[in-house]
Amino acid sequence: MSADADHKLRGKREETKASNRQAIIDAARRVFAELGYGTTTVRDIIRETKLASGTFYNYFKSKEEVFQALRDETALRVRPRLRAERIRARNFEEFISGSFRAFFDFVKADQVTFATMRDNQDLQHVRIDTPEVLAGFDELRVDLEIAIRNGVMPETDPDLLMAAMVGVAFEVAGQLVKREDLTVADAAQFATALFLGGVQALPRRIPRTER
Amino acid sequence: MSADADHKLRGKREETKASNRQAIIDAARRVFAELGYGTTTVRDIIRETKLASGTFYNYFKSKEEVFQALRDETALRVRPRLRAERIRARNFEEFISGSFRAFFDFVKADQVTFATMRDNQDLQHVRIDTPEVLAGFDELRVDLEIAIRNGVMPETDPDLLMAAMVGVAFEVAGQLVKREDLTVADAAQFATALFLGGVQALPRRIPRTER
DNA sequence: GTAAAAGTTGACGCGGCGTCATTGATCGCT
DNA sequence: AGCGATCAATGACGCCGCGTCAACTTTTAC
Repeated sequence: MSADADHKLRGKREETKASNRQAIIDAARRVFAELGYGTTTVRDIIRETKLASGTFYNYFKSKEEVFQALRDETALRVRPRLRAERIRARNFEEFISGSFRAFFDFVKADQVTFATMRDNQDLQHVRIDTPEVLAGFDELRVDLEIAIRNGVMPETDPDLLMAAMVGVAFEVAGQLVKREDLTVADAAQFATALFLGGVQALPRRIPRTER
Repeated sequence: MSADADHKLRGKREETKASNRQAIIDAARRVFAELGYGTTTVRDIIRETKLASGTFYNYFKSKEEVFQALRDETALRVRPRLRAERIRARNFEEFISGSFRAFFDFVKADQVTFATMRDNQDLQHVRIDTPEVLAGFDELRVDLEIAIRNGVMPETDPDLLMAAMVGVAFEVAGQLVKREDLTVADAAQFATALFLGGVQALPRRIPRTER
């Protein structure tokens, strides 16, 4: 079985290390969802595992760090989808609509996590910049730069474009979670129309339209 | 003098209550800036005032609550400017450009506060929804609804419009703080062009243009 | 098989938290 | 002005979570 394979390949040490780490992360996800981030203590998390309190600190410095790990995990799940969507795109419209669509799909599916985090008033964090999240932003920026270089969009500051797209994506996603009557399709359509129209209106040095 | 007037009007009790509250908030602002939000303790804050530790809890339940108060204070400073800008606007373009411009001006001026908050890695919060901030969003939504009713912008979901505008505003503001080479004017111009162009592209039931 | 290396364990000391009985100040009334 | 009543300020105290570390267990390397 796979566990044996792992055992052979990595040795018992590394194997239990990985599984302990994952156990802590999983416990943290459950406990955060139940107690809320603010009220949760490191002890609450470790109590949900078979490990001792001291062991926690072999893996994470603090509960903040587990939280980061949780988010990095999430980011790592979304990023490939977004990249795939953007690579598949055959024109700029598909690039934009595909991105929004994929992101909103993900948020809607992960709504539970998203919502339990949002619900807690005590907690302070909405959209922190963990390394993985930042890397995701960076990917987007690079892809936008490529699009600009290919002339499919006006030659504008890619950082600003990225920022704007991220801002719209996150805020509209917030609405998606909050409101009952808003579908993923509607949200994606709105964001796409807004952004596409906006980009067209930006001053473009190379006034060339594709399609 | 004004203190005497206050005294006469409100009585000594209420007066010292107000001044104590303010003293705590001011101390908190300084201490957060110096130590960072995460590391700061309630004791650190109260130590910077002439008050005793117990007194803190007569005014705030926790350090989170002081932080909220700080942000509410900030929101209360920005909101009037934004409203004024929007009311003065004689057409939709002015509505949008005035809003972005005023907001970015403010952020740039308050950059120090903004930056010290951002710098702290331990801290978890960027853009929390305190009551005052939410009220500000609400004001924007209402103004957008009015604009729609007046036919100066397409009949679209005002919540989504608000969300998009807020998203762009905050993210671009982030760039403004981060980057040296980006001026308020440039940022405002970018955001305005993008948003205006985007709005034009949205499906409009009443296809009527002003100006 | 054995010794070294790596990892786990939970008891412990430290420090911040929030409370509360006490003290001091202000207010309302005569 | 004087006097009780009301209300806020004070800081010592008990509690609890944090992070550490010496003792112990398991894995690895030879």
